[in-house]
Amino acid sequence: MSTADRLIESTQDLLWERGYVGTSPKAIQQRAGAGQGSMYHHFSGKPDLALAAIRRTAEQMRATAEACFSASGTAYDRIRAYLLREREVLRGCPIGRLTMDPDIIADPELREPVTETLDWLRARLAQIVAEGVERGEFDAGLDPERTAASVVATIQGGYVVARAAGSTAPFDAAVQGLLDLLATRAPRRPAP
Amino acid sequence: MSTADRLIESTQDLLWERGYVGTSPKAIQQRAGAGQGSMYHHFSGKPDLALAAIRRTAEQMRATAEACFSASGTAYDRIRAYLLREREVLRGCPIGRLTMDPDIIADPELREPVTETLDWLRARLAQIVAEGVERGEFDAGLDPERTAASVVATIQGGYVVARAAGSTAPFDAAVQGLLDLLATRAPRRPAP
DNA sequence: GTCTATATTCGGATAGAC
DNA sequence: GTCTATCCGAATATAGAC
Repeated sequence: MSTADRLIESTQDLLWERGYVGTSPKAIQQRAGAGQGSMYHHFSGKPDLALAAIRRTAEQMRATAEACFSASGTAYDRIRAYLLREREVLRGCPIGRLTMDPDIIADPELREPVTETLDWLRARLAQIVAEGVERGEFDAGLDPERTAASVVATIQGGYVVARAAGSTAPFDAAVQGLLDLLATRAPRRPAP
Repeated sequence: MSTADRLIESTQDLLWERGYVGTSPKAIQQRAGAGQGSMYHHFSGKPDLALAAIRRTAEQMRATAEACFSASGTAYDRIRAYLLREREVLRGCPIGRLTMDPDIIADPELREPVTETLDWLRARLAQIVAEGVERGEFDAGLDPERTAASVVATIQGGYVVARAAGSTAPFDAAVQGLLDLLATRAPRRPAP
């Protein structure tokens, strides 16, 4: 792997763990096994490197989610698969956490991939719910946009309560609570 | 207001806005209109002051929530009131955001009020759901713990998606989505 | 109780040699 | 491309005068 790649990967890790404000160029260099000069040769500075790292993380997150969304099964099944997919719950969401970083939110360029990713996620879920309603897999009364927003919020908030508790239990409970509620709105489809 | 109080209040604001890592003693002093010596006279350092601030914020948050919980109405009504209560959505949750602060999570003393507050919130909501089920205000099948976890996660995650979007809309949608789902499980109670 | 001076380390970067 | 030297201001305090 190239030095630039190692720098980006180290930055991804540190942003996930400590956020933007809590991540120093020196820490990045040490984790990547690269010197100062090397870092400033490949990137113009901390914001530039952070941007590359955030973009890469966003891309990976979309790919992981899309794998669940495009699987086979009913709308409910696919949403369920997404909610229950394996996660490193106690590390939190590498994109969602950036939302609490004032320097990220204040900088339009750094913020853009964060906004973009969570917007995409909601829209994609809304699309799946809408499909489900159309096919009779969900009750007609279920609002796609609202439901999608609830799914994303449950995940993001699940990370928060899990980290507060120091345990994945509250995350799992929140997800199960939502699935219980959603299941009620997913009638067994009558055989054709 | 005393100097110590102004220092605590300034710290509350800054922790909310910038987190622990992003908040410097100097910034606190300036906002409070106090000098270095003054701050170090009243508090042993940044962690000590932060602890006082976090405890105060936690106390205020519990009081605000309890006002909704102890109001009159059915269990659904009270949960609804809590979900819809006025919030400064784009500022996020002053307690929940600390969850992403590595230095807070790593320090048991600083972390304790955060854990405590969110644990209390979930337990209190579970109690309300359980009451509702008992009184027939909610379906018998509704799991109190899971449902409570979903409510807290929806709020916490709602803040995340709202900050990402730069708009309160996703927060409101997530809350409405959850309320839609919950309403289905709250049958109109037959007149006695 | 509050102020000013001083100290140490870190954050974030530039310059120039190799 | 990578390394070392150097720079300047901020972060987080301590010491001692008033």
